Amino acid sequence: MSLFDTPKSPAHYADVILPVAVPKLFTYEIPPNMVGFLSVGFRVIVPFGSKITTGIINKLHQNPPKYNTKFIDNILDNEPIVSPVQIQFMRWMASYYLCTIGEVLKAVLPSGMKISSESRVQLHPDFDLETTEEPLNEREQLLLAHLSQHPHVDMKEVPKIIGVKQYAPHIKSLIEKQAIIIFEHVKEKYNPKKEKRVRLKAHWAEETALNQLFGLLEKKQKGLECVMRYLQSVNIFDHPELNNVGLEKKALVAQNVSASSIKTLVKNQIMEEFEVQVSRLGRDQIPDRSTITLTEAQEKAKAEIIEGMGSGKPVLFHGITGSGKTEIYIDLIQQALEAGTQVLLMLPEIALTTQIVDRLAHYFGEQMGIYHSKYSDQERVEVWNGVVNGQIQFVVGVRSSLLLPFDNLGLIIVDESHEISYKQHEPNPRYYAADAALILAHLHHCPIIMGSATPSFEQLFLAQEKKYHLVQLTERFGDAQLPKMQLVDISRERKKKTMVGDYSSVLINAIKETVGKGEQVIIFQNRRGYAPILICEDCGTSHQCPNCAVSLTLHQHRNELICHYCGHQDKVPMDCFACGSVKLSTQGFGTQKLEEDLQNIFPDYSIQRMDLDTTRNKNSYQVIIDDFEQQKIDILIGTQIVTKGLDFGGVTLVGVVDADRMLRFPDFRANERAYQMITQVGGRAGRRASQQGRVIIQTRQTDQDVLQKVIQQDFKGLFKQELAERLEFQYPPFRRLIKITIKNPDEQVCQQAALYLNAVLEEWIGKQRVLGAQTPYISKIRNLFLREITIKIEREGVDLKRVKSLIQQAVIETYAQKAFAKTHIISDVDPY
DNA sequence: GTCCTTGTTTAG
DNA sequence: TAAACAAGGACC
Repeated sequence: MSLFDTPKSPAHYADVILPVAVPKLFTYEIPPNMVGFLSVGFRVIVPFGSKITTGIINKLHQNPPKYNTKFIDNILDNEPIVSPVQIQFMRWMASYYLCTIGEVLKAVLPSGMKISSESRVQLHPDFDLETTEEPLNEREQLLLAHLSQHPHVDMKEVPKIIGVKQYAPHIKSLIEKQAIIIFEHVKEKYNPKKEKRVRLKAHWAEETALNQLFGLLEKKQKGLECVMRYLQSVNIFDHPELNNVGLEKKALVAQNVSASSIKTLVKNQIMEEFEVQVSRLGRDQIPDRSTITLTEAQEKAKAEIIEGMGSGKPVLFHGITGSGKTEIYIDLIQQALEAGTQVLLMLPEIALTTQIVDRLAHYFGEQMGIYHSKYSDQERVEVWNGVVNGQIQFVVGVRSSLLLPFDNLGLIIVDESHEISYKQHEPNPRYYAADAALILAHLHHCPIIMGSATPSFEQLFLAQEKKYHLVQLTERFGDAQLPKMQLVDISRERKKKTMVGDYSSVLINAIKETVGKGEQVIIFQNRRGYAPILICEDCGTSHQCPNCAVSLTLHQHRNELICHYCGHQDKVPMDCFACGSVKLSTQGFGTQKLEEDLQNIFPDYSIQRMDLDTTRNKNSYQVIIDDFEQQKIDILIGTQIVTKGLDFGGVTLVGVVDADRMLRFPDFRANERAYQMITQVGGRAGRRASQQGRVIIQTRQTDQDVLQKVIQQDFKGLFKQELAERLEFQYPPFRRLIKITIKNPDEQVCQQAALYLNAVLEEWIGKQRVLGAQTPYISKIRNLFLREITIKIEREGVDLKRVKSLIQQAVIETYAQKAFAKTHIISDVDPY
């Protein structure tokens, strides 16, 4: 070895990211047998406190830290499962959204990949309850008695067994008496799915041997039958190699072959059983890519998008409802895949229906992975692994799909990019996936397309500022026209007494007409349940949630009052709890009441409701969609869930029952939201060429400015006007917002903590940027009182990182006050 | 965040 | 006197 040839000594220490809310990394020593094998992105098991957890290697080095290190326990994979860019991305997310990288990792890893341990207790092998001379108290005896019946118990069960919460002293005492021992039980979470298959033993699997076999089985009817059935499915005469693949045991059993006859053949060495690992993602259809043809307008939009992608700027693709954005996406995705790069297509939660997924699967087959909240954890792990090993090149997914281990993205598409479901509200990291996707694209040096029929005003502003490359597609697919929108004055109808329940005569007549023609109707009301308030007519008391500062919503068919914030349920009372009066009446209305009323008006029509309550389990959503698609349902009543991306040819009428409610919402984005919602749900009407759709919007204020602009489809006008207001009141896009929420079970303490933090913030980052200690619209949730501080930061000329770090320090400063130590303080960057 | 230790209050 | 409650730190 020459002097210049400094040997690169393999690292002996590793900085590990652990999925905990601690703002630092943890250094572990690498045991000699693992030295040289690890690299950044590997998943390892490490001891942490008294437990073990899963971590990701962030860095390898040679610097022994000041403290004593523990050793890495185990390496979980043969290759890194987190990509280097992904770690960069996680770091960005932690710093931008004011949380720890550990919290980001928690969100990143599907829980099936986070192996951890739980403590368990078992009897000490040398301990004998009968002969022990140790004095034992009652609690200790209880636990030992239990343990003599069970080999071990979870530490979590101990309090229940001995009847006190403070179990620690007893455990400690029992350990000292050498009566029990504690061990860590590792929970393996991911189990590959196995399939039982059968095949012929190798030496039988060719023609002459088989003929011999038939002879042998001549008198064994069952066995012969079984082999024949097998050969019917597996043609080994023409393709001998097929015997290796064998046949699913279930398939054979399904053909009236009994499990016992298979067993006999196995015993006699004629057949054999074996197991293979199979994918849970199972879609084995062969992709068919021959059928997309773009219209002229679509081709033009596509060309402009490609031009925009080349400019290095994000592309904002504004394509009106029904313009066929998906076809263009498919085309672009195909190109990126052919170039050998990965592609991510993000969709909001509720748009990820099989309608769109099936269509995509049709084009992309097995190289496509789906990442969705209704997917089980096991399935998520398989998608993750698919991305790591390259089987999955294209992911369609919700918000969290941008946390998958991509290392070579060539295109990101965020569809319906205005959607607020891209924002994670709880827990940390409280990220906005549409924005975060921009950073991800930047890190991968890849183009990104933000698609929407109703872009957010922030996005439009950025396009106007030339920060985005704007592409517009203003023509509906085929000859379909945009629906005709119409306002109906319900105060006038109320005066004239032509309302039926909450429906105007105009809407009722339109429904009758539409269904009469065999066409379909969607009714939109953005509130579920029956009625939001149950009120006493005599004393005016309404039924409030005991844990939250909200009225309980009446759910009629379950005969319950439910809190939509904490889930609290009460039986519907017969009389007022305050004055005893039996005159209780409802105020306001939700989807349930609308459904009931409409069914009374039209007893012969088939009416279905679609909201959170009717779509809770995995398939119910799909069942409703299918029924509606097949026109088994005339009228679909729903919340937000019906506004997104559904494509039904038969719908020609959409009714918005209460437009005013959307505009009353206490949020600076209320107008924008109302516009988006009405346009989106309206966009469900008339998507086929034959018939122009119709949208009826019920309101008390027909001259209301936003509604006027909505029916005139004057997006630009609304945008301009709204922008002026945002500028005046210092809201996005002119300012960045950070919302800080203070929570405490004691209202006084909460208020004081908020005032304290507010004062610190005012001093540190400037009074004019801090809008302090307000009581939010809903002032208590789950027995925690709430206060909010809003911080407004200029877009330009401010060191954002510095401001954020000051905010973090101010929070720490507040925690340091003894009185506020138990207060929760949550920072939400770019709140929605 | 969670675990665990230590100190203090509370109930019987 | 045991148990519940509260507070503080470390976690590598």
